[in-house]
Amino acid sequence: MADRKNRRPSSTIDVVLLTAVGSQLAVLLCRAPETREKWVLPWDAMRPSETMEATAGRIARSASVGEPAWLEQVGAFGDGKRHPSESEISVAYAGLVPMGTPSPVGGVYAWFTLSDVPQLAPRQRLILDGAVAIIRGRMDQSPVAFRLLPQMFTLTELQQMYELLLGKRLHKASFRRALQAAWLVEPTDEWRSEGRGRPAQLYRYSPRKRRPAQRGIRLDLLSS
Amino acid sequence: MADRKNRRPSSTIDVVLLTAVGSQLAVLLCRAPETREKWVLPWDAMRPSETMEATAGRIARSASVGEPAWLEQVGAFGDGKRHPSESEISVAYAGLVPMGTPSPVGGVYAWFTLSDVPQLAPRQRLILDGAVAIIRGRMDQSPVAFRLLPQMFTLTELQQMYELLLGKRLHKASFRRALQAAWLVEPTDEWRSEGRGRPAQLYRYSPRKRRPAQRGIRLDLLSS
DNA sequence: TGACATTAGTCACAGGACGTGACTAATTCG
DNA sequence: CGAATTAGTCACGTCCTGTGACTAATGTCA
Repeated sequence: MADRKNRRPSSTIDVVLLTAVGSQLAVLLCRAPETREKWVLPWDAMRPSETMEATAGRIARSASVGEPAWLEQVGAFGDGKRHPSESEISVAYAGLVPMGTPSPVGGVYAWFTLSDVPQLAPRQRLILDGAVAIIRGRMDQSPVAFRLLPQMFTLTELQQMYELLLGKRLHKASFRRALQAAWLVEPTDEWRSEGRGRPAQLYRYSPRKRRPAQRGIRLDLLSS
Repeated sequence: MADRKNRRPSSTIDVVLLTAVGSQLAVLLCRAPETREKWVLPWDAMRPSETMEATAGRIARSASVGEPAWLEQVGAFGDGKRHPSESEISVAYAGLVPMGTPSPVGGVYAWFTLSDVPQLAPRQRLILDGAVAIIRGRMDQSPVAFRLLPQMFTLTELQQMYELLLGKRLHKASFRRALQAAWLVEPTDEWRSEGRGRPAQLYRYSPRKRRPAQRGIRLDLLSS
């Protein structure tokens, strides 16, 4: 967010960086540079001959720590809603950051759990909701949950991540059965003892070749 | 596509209008105004204080006949790929037009089945593929297929529409069973005799309240 | 040391969903 | 009238899913 002071850009790139904090999703916000009280989603204008994705990556790097583990476009927003930049269009990107990434220093950036997000500009509110919806929707098409976990994890941790992202509880046996059928993880030799109770085996993400497995349509899921 | 002659817009709205022609999806293309030989996706710049969706609607209306039955944003495209306008960003919309809508007069517009689409500018090729992917992906979340059919249709027609959109054959009994479970259609009193064979009952789209029906996750569908 | 609480991991059953082929029903054509 | 054609339904076997109960391995505390 460097060079947005004087010009009014025709379009901006806005980035929604998400991570897991406790048992909730959290988003990275940034203090608005003019009025130090408001919080905004990190954004900037594209630089000459910079692609949109590159701009999003640059914003993410300068805001958080390192490269986000996943980055996908949410869409273009505008349609009359107000935005800190007063630009006409904002192209939004959603990114995932592994849990445990330290909150960036300086007090300019901070993580907010989704239920504690302060008031944002209308367009940025839409962008945030859109980004969360995209992530939730990608869950069963793309191994999103693994991007939030460290390389090695217990199956209970993985299940909790799925529950966090889907917003509902899952049954342990069902979850593991589905996991096994999907050939997504492989066990390691290591075990972790987490306080009391039996130690848990550690797994790593390791997708295998899949059977085509073309099941029929699920009109089931039609809503309205 | 009126006012794009002299200025080089910073962003454009591109519209992918799809319909069913025979047993294939078809897209509406437009002759490039400068070189009368190339074909392009309909596009234009936004007008002052016009929203993106309104621009897409305007383009659709002027290109095709009437309002599209469905319109959804595909995303923002750019990232160095060439576009007829030389604009930096194109925001793409996908729209569905009921089958049987007559090809617009004048020879400026024409329907191309997906396998017959001529070469397009690189960015527009990406946009077209993205739009088709969006539609195919929305199939099991949104009653897209009904937007391509007339208000009344036979179940065989509906099944053929699903087969066209999904790109694979479906079994008659399975399809009807799923349809019944989804409470999406209701029978009318009318029947249609289509040449030889038993007449088919006509149905109309009429979604009912749904049981919550929260089924478990389908890790199944994970690909990579 | 031994019972208990706690967490990990597995099993097995019942009910539902799905793929499939065969069946009946109603019409046109010759 | 019978054959061909298309619509619509049924029933069976298989697989998938929700679920509760079970075993296993550890820490805690008397």
